Amino acid sequence: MLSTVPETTTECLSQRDFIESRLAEMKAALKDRGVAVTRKRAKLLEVLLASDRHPSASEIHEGVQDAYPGTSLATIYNTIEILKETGQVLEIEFSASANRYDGRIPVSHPHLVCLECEKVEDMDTDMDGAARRYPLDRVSRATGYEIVRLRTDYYGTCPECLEASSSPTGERGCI
Amino acid sequence: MLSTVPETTTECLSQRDFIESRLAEMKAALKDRGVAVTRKRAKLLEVLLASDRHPSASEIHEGVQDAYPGTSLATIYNTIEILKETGQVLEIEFSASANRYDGRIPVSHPHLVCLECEKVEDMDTDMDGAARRYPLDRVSRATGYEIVRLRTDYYGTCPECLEASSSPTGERGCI
DNA sequence: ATATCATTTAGAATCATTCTAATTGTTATC
DNA sequence: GATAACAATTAGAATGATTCTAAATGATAT
Repeated sequence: MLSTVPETTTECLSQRDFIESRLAEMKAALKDRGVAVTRKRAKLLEVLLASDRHPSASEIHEGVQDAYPGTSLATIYNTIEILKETGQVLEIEFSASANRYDGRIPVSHPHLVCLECEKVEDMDTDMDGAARRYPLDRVSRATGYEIVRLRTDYYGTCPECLEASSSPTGERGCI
Repeated sequence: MLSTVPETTTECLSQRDFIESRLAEMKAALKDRGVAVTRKRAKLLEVLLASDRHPSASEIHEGVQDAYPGTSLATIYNTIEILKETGQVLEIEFSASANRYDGRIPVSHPHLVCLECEKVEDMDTDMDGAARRYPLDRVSRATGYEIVRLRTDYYGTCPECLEASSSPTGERGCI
């Protein structure tokens, strides 16, 4: 939905550049924080940035395991915690299922959440007026709160799941 | 923040009327659904509507226990589930703490969430442009999703907690 | 080599929520 | 009033994501 990259040259190349720059930023943030960028942590960052699927901790865990079998889930959670504290990842909380993580755009932005297949997509920010019209500092002034984050998520059924549920076979169109 | 009531005559009276009408609506919804409005369930509805605190399941449980000691938490969760299914309560999900419930306004509306004291307040809807500018059906058309719900929550520190943390004693201003 | 300190680990603990199977309560019918 | 039928409620177990703990491992500097 949202092209996470400024549309300059070819989509594919700039997308790659974007991921590279995020990777560098995240590593720098870890170093600034005084923690080492170990091979496992580097791999974690790659897995986190590899897709726009907003992976869960255990999905990230699986990805890191591919390269480093025997990696503990605790390591994943530990590192995610550091990334959260340094503002390098956005945590999208769910109570009924696992939290999801956005390392590409670690600041508040709207999502589309499919309640059928649990897909989480970035929503085109042009679609969402809330952030621009009511920036955090404006809400802060109006309410007396010190606002640090805004959650804007639309919940429903994605086109693929709608299609699947309307088809006679009843197959699922997405994972 | 948000006066949950159309400002007509005196605040206090119309507030009461509002709660009464919500209570009637919720009871009617249960009956329509074919489930009995037992004394415990009626008490649950009262507790849910009694404050604008957006109580958690266990807070509701405590309230019901006051009238009916020995009430099981399972009963609370069972009834909340029915209320959710009938659209009579809005569930605000948190992964790090208990979910919170809004029986007064059971449709999508913005909240202010204090990360210090875990207060959840309704936000004046005039403040939030998202719902009006991007109503669910407009997002549905633009994305192909069938959108049923929008979550718009601002996270930060409430004025009371800000005050408390800036004071030399370091006392907490809210629960 | 060794001391030091961060990283990683397995597994236990936590906690909200859901599930299960048994019990209790209510109502209608005889 | 007894009883059948069915809904409501219960205690406690199960679940599952996350966090904690204490020990083991790894890296670095002396």
